[in-house]
Amino acid sequence: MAQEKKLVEAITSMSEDFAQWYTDVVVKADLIAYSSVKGCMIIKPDGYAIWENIQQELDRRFKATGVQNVYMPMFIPESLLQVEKDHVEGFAPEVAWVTHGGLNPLQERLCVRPTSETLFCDFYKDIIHSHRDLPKVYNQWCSVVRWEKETRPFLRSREFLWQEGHTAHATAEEAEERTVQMLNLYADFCEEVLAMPVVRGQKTEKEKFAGAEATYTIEALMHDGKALQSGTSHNFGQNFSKPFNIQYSDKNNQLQYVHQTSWGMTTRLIGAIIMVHGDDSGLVLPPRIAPTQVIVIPIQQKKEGVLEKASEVTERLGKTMRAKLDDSDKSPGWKFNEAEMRGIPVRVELGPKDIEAGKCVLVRRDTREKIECPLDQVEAKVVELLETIQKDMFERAKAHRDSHIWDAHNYAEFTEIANNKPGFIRAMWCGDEACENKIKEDLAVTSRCMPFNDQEQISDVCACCGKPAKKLVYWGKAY
RNA sequence: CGGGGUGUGGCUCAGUUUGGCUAGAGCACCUGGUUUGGGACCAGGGGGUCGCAGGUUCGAAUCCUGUCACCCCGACCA
Repeated sequence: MAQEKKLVEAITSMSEDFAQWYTDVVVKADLIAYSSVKGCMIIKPDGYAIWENIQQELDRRFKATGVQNVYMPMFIPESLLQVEKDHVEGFAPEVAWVTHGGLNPLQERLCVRPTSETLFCDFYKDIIHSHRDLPKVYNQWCSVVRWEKETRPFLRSREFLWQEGHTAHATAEEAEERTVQMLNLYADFCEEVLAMPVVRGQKTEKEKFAGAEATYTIEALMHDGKALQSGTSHNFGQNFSKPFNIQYSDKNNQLQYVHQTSWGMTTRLIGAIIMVHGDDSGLVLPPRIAPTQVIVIPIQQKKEGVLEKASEVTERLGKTMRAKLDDSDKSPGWKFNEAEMRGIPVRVELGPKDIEAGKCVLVRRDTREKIECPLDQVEAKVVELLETIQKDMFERAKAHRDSHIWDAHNYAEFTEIANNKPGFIRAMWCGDEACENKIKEDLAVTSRCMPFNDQEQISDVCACCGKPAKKLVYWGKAY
C-alpha cells in the first residue's frame, strides 16, 4: 500500500540497517538535534523530558536510601587528576583541557571533569575526620566531558548528562553493601520503570573501572542483539582514600582509611530505551517515563462539538496522567503516525460517530490494538491500559532477551554462535585475561559480566583455552 | 586514529562524468479556500553568494589544490 511505502521511506527499517534506524528515530522522534560541536547534541524538549522523568524517579529512589545531592565544580586541576595512577591512565586519553583564563595562560591546566572521583576525594579528605562523620553518601547530577573519537547520539557523546554517586564508609563491608545496593537499585529501576530486563553481575579485571577494586554492572540486550552497559557501581576499597589521604579516627582513636564507592547512570539510558523497545514506526516509550502518556486525536475536529469534547476528555485524563490534545490542523492519519513516531503509549481517537455513541477508541502504541471504550470510563480504562502496556513491554523485552542467550561449551560452539547468533553468549572462563583478549580479537566479543544470579557450572573447562573453569561469563558484542 | 561515504533553501535530494544562459524538484513554511476514522487537495507566495579558501577559464555547483564539517563501519569508551 502507498501508506506503508511512505512509512518505510520515513524511517529506515530495523532489519535493513539498525544503525541508520536508530539515527532516524532519534532525529525524527524529535529527541535531539545535532549541534555545531561534533559529538555534542542538543537535547530537545521531548528528549529532555524523558531524562527529567528518569532523573525524578531515580532521585526519589536514591533519597529513600539516604543519598544527599551536592554539586561539585566542573574543573579539575591537572595535579589532582593525577593522584591515583590507574584512574589518570584510564581517563587521560579522553579529557578536554582548559589552558587559558581569558587571554592569559593558566599556571596549571584544568581538566573538564570526565568523572569526579578526584574532586570528591579532595573534598572528603577535608570534611571526614571522625567515624562520626561517616558514612558520606553524596550524589551529583551534572554533565561530564569525554573527548570520544567517534560519537553517536545518547550512546556516545562528548558531553553527556549523568548522576554520579560517591560514598565514603568506615568499613569494607559497608562499602560493599552500598555498592550492591546501588546496583540493585539501578537494576530494579531499569526493569520497573524502563521495562528493560538487565543482567546483574561483576566486570572482569580487564573491563572494570579505572581505579576500582570491583565493578558491578547491569547489562541489557538491544533489539539487534548487541549488549549495552546500562549502569555501573564500583567498590573502590581504599584505592583512592590512600593516595588522597582520606582518614578518620575510629572508636579506638586509631587512624583508618575510608572505604569508598561510586555509581552512575547516564543519558545513554535513553539510547537503551530506543533500542530495546523501538520498532519500524519509531519510538515505543514505556508509560512510566513517557513525557506524554496519552494523546487525544480528534477526528473531523471542525465539526460542531468535536474539539470541545476532545479537550474535555484531555482535561479529565490530565488529572491523573500526562495527557495531550493534538488539535493541530494536520490530517488524522498524519497525527497517528506522528504519535507513533514519538512513542506515545496510548492514543485516543474521538470523532463525531464516537461522540454520538458515547464512546472513543483507544489504541496501544506497542501492539496497535484498538479498543472501544465508553467515554465515561476513559480515565480508568487508560490508567489500566498504561499499566498493562508497561508490564507487556517488559515481558516482551524479556522474552526477546531470553531467546537470545546462547550457551557455548567450547571454542567451536563459541565461534559459531558469535558469528551467527546475535545476543548474549554464556560460557565458562578460566579467569585469564589472555582468553578475553583472544576472544575479542577473533570474534569482536567482550566479556560483559560474571552474573550474580545464574552462576551455574555449564562446563568444567574454559570455553576458550580448555583449562579449568572458574566463572560463568556473559559475553557479547557491545555498544 | 584507520577504512568508506557525503557536503546544493529548514529537510531529502537532482544537476557535477562531458564547465555555458535566470540553479531545480519533493517535503516543510506563509496566505486563502475545500477537507478530516492511517502521513488530504486546489490556488497563490517567501526562502539558496551550491561547506570554506585559493586556482584554472571569456565563463565554475561542475575541473584542480588545500581545508573544514558531518554520517557509517572498525579500534577505544558510559
